[in-house]
Amino acid sequence: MQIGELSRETGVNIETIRYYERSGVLPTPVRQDNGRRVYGASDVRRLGFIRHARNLGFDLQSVQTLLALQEQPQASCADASRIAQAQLDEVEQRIARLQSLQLELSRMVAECRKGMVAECRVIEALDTPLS
Amino acid sequence: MQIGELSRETGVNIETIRYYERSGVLPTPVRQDNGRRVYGASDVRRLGFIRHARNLGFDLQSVQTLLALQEQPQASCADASRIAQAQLDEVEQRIARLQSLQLELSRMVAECRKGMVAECRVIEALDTPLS
DNA sequence: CTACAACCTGTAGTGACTACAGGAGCAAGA
DNA sequence: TCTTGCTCCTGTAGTCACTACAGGTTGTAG
Repeated sequence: MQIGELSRETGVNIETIRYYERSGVLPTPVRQDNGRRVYGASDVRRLGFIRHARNLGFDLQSVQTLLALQEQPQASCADASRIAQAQLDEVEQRIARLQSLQLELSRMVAECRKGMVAECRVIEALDTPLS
Repeated sequence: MQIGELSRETGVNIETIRYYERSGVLPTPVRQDNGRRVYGASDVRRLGFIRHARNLGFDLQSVQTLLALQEQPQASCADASRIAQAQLDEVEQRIARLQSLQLELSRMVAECRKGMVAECRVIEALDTPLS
């Protein structure tokens, strides 16, 4: 399969696929005689993995670490778990902060609806540290 | 207060403060005779707000919108309400996305803890995208 | 033969920083 | 007074993870 089909199959931009190759997170593919890249099923899987990991907020460095772990199945899962846990901690922090902002914004909207001049406390909502 | 103190007070890099000024999210400050920037308490608050909003994943454009909301004179309450509602929608979407992410990450970590090394599911979890 | 899609390389732009070069101001100590 | 060292200044360039585009080649359908 050529790069266009891989792109359609995975939903990853062609330019992005070439970028992933350049930055080493995708292996350099075999080329046809005309120089075009040839991909297989394993590339679809790998690229799907990368896309999903990126959506979860892993940077390409972490993705590469996870892929390396995958290729060494006997290696400990502690590394992968540690990376995931770090992401999880950050995600939970973000959720908490967003919920306090959500509260403040909905309060403002509600006050505005009532025709009152809301004294805006958006800044305070974000300024006061969590918990 | 000079830029260094503002930086220490808010935890925002000096270079980043100047960048915020360049990109219009911080007002151009008064200068001393020697050309150095002078800041006050309002800048500390504003910069703290920017930092938190950025941590929440708002881009500088949205931060500027939120700040405009804050500075909105009582006049256009309907307008302010509309902006606040739009931000609220975005915040709620963001929370939902983060929560599904949180679920998956915590499942990954939990399975990794329970399972044996050979059966680590972290990578498999990333391989199968969310429905 | 022509049109056009799909591919190629290489470079440059984006957003939000971050680092660094090269210079100036200023306060304290020798 | 001179020097050291810190903070500040401007301006440019680098980073990450793309994304866009220019300018060229290849393949295929009409």
